[in-house]
Amino acid sequence: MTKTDLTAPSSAPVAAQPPPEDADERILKAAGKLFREKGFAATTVREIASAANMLPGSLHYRYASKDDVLLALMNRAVKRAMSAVRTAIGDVKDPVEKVRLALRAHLELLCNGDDSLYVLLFDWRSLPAGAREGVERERGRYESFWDGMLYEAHGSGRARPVLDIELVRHFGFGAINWVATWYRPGGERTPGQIADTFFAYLAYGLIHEPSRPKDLDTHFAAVMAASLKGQG
Amino acid sequence: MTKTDLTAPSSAPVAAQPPPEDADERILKAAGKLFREKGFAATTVREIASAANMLPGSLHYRYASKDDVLLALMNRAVKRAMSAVRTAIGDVKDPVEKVRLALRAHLELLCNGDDSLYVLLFDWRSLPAGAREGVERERGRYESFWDGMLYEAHGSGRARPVLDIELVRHFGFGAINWVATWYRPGGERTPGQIADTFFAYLAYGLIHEPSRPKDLDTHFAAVMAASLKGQG
DNA sequence: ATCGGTCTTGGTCATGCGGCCAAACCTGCC
DNA sequence: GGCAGGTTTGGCCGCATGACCAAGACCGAT
Repeated sequence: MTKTDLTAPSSAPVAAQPPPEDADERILKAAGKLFREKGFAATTVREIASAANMLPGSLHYRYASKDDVLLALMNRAVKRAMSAVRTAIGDVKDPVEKVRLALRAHLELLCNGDDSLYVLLFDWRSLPAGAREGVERERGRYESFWDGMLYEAHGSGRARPVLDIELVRHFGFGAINWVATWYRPGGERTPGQIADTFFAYLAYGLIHEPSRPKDLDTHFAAVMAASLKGQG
Repeated sequence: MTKTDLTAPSSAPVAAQPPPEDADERILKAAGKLFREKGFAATTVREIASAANMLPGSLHYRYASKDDVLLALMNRAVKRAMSAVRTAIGDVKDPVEKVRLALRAHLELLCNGDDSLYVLLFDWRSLPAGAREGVERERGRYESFWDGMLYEAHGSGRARPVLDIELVRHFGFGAINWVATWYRPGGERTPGQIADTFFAYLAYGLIHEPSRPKDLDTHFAAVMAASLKGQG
């Protein structure tokens, strides 16, 4: 497979003509794809190297261990997610609209972007215990960033008065992140459309207005009271 | 570790006094726990055997391969989920209430029950290609069962007229299943409370009534139209 | 008391893994 | 045009893995 590549650029003799710093990128991209498809533990260093078009030794030169590759990939995922969301909301002021745009950006990155975000979310267990703390901190910052947006939206007065922001974040993240388990590119819905639909579900609910209890604020307060501390 | 077990029952010489059919159960239980904690590929047959209090050879007697253990575990997960939900709804007639109870049952099994459901949901990639079809069929039946409940609830007239049932299921499953990634037993919310809160979010939405657009049915129809076929 | 079949034991085997390295290589700088 | 470093090469090593099995222990039936 490595030697029979007839589509290689003309008479390339042996090695080292692709751009130098691109090698790291190739490794992470290949690793992301493989980790996503088969999981971290089921992927071998040789496979990553081969997919990145290099020999195992070369990979070892950049990353001392397989764990290091995963670590770098996850850190990159947080960085990209954060920056994608920041870019998406731009200078929009409406705090509810910001949440919608952020949701779109997150889902689009997860579905169309590279695989690092998927690996961050779904291969969490593979991270060696020692490295977990660092990634956890970065991931925590991303989640706090979301909490900030949600607090803002909540503070705007347009959300229900009684809400548990952390639970809301978990709820939304779950719905959105789970898309990665069933979404297939080329389906009849784009990630942006899925995100908008989910946002509408989240914002307005699935029960038809005529069929709702009269005082939903009271209803929510009751449910939330049962949900906080104490088993009722 | 195997030989220094001083707490063994008195003078037990070598083998074979635990109940006979319990061995399978011990294997699946141990495997579920380990697969959940470390993932399928990162778990060794020896670890499973040791956790099930037997030697690797004994495990091999019951299951020809590690894949077989995973397969049995996953099939059991679908069976248990289906039966847990069926039991939970009992003979309740209200189709919306049925969904709430089903949600509770699913989440309680995922959080408090054995680990097989978690493995089914999160270690999907580890299933060998050959065995995938069978599990997929069973899992599909569970999902169809949910779709049936959702259709019923939708047909009752209490849900919004324009909804994509499959998308709704994905949405709810995502929110609920994701709980398994952050829930820790002994926290301040029980699975049942989380499920009820999530159901309230889902049913009634997070935006406060006074701040909603006037005609939400039209709003939803527009979002859904954009979400089905065509990129708009 | 003995027997037959079910189940467990404790170890072996080939395979493929992650980690590693010394030598060759290429490229830009003096 | 030669030199110094960063980079790649291709293969090696010790080890843990999944799969497997022959021998024996146990138990209920006779």
